[in-house]
Amino acid sequence: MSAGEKQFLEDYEPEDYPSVALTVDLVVLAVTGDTLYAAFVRRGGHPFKGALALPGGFVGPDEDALDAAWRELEEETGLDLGAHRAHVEQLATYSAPKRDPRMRVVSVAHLALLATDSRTLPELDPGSDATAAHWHPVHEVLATEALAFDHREILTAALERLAGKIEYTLTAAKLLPEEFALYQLRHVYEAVWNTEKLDAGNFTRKMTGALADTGRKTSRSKGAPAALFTVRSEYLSPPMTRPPGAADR
Amino acid sequence: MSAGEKQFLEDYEPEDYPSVALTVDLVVLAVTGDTLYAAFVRRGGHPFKGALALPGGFVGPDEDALDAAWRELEEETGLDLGAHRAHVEQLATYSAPKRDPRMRVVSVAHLALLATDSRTLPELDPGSDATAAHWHPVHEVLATEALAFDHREILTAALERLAGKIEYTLTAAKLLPEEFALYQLRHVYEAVWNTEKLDAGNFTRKMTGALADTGRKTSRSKGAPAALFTVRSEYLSPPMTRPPGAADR
DNA sequence: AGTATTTATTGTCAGTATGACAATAAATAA
DNA sequence: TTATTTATTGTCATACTGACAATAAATACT
Repeated sequence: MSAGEKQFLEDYEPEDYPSVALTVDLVVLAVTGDTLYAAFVRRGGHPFKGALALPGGFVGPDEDALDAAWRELEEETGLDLGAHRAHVEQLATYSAPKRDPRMRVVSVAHLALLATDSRTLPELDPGSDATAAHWHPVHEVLATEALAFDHREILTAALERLAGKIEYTLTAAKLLPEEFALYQLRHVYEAVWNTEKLDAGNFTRKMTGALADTGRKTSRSKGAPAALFTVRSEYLSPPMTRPPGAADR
Repeated sequence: MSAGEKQFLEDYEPEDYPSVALTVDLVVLAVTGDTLYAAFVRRGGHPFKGALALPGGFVGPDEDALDAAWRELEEETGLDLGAHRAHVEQLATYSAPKRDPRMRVVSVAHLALLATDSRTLPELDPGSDATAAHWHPVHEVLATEALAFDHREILTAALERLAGKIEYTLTAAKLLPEEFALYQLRHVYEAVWNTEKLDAGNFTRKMTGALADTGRKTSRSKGAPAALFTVRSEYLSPPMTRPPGAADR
């Protein structure tokens, strides 16, 4: 560090600039069958007492937003994110001055996708405090519930992002086990798009190019067995995703 | 407001939570001919003295990030953004704890597209202070210059976002006048993608569906005159964009 | 056991989009 | 007048799409 640079740092007065509290909000999604669920917290205190809210929390002094999102995800869900494969990405930042009536809070919203066997939802930490998160069907919540703060806006933005992204990437596979059958992947699409049944034949044709057949088969209760596939690595949307632990500390 | 809610607000202690300074950084783009330019500020002080940096500034207490981005764009460029059509959208938020060595600064990066006649760049405010912004060819800068802070990361993210977005929207038209010829639009694509000449015939065929022929023609110095088109409103990427002034105050 | 049922996968086919390239048309420059 | 530049339209083989039928492989029911 040069002398001039050192001088500069000493002259710098952080108090001169407006400061805000920085938080992360999480849209945590998982699929069972063909319904899409999100994790919500029922607010116990004001403001928006009794309303559903997205889980979230403050960003620590030595974290960036993505680290904080991973940490909050672990805390709120009580999951071992090494075992439960997860995908976390930044969505957008919400900074309206009055979005939280108590103080200036800027929130970096994140999208988190949890892998399931498509039959049971990941268990959310039961031993947590009153602000424990619970699964709710997303499209039902959007149709019936009032959400706290600007969380409806965040949630719809998250759904649009995901709906768009699965059109040109295999991000949908992040909601399934490592190996999965085509009908499972198809159900994920139907869940996210909240749509009618997609044509199974055409779906198969379009997907198989990006998938690798493992040779193994599923045995469903009825019908022919389905082949188990894996996503060919070159088709996973971001070539590399930062692992949960790896911070910059 | 209920009694309980009022009690809560009084008990709330903003000082209990870590606070950060919030800024916006702008990737301001414009096209002439078939080269893409961005506005940069040459840093006069430490850190990163002498390096190119993106224009930006602090978010005021009564602004959200998008308002601040519009304001900074007006200040740094000295442009009347009513006349010069402009498009501003949020890109992503950069929050690494040490991204600014002086203090904790979290920056919401924005992408700004300025309309040109595709021959001359918008003039950047000459009567401004030492931190006046200047146009530099983007791909050249990326190949040769070192950028301050994490601004290289921001810039490449901005370019990727734009390159992807013009594949499925007519956002490229935001870099051109209200009425434009197909060769102008084609040059914008070539500039953004930094690529060889695109086939004019195929380009015409693909675009005309989303464009409206005004009936008027351009007169270039050589060659046949080109028809002037307008973007059909239903194809402009976001159905509504927030106008510069409209804040929530 | 044998038949119906469910489901995965492959096949068919018409409509449409794509990229490469040629042909035509309309202007200016020499 | 002719050459040149550029916009636009045409051609064509290939590929993808969506709708729908046909086949194959398993289980459920009687």
